[in-house]
Amino acid sequence: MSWTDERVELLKKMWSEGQSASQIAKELGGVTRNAVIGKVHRLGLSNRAGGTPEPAAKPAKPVAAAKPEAKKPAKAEAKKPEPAAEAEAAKPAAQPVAAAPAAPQPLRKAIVPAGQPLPPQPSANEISPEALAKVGEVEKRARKLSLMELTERTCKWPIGDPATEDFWFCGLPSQPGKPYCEAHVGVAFQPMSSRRDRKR
DNA sequence: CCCTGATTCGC
DNA sequence: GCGAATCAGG
Repeated sequence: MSWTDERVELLKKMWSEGQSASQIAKELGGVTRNAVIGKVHRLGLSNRAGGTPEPAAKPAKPVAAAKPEAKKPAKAEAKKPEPAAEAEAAKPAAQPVAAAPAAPQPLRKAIVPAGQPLPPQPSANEISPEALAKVGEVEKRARKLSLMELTERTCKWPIGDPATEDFWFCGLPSQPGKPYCEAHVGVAFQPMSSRRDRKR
């Protein structure tokens, strides 16, 4: 298989959509995820469009061992002087997100109000606001899969009201062994704290 | 173990 | 340019 214009375009599209390289490879067919990743790099779009800002630094791999042949020109990687005006402002999230917590897992009903920065109050521990924010974020880009479209590796977090048409599953890539994506795992599996008694 | 992207380097 | 092998991490 060669990188035809169409295939490259699909690659670009899926990549910018946040699809993983393996998913893209699977979709394209005839290529491995390595091929996809390689192509992505060659195309120069290693960074996905305004999606997942990865503040983590990547010093490449300074493997300082068993490398006698240093034929690496040590080319200085000049970072583009990006104006860096990323619209990563504050996240309103003040929307009635209350609909989200239709958790399949033992989840509390109350959500942490968006007023308290979570003070040292051990008792009222719900879900970390960060996790909630992440969920709210991720649900926007959820793949909205139907029940039958779910696979072993797609997030099975339900979104919306099952009694209405506004119901779908997250569908984002789930972590191996887990039923949900990263974001939803965070809210699904609580630190089991205030779960102590059921009373009655 | 499953996965992710990143990099290298022979082709 | 291509991508398998490898690396580095979750």
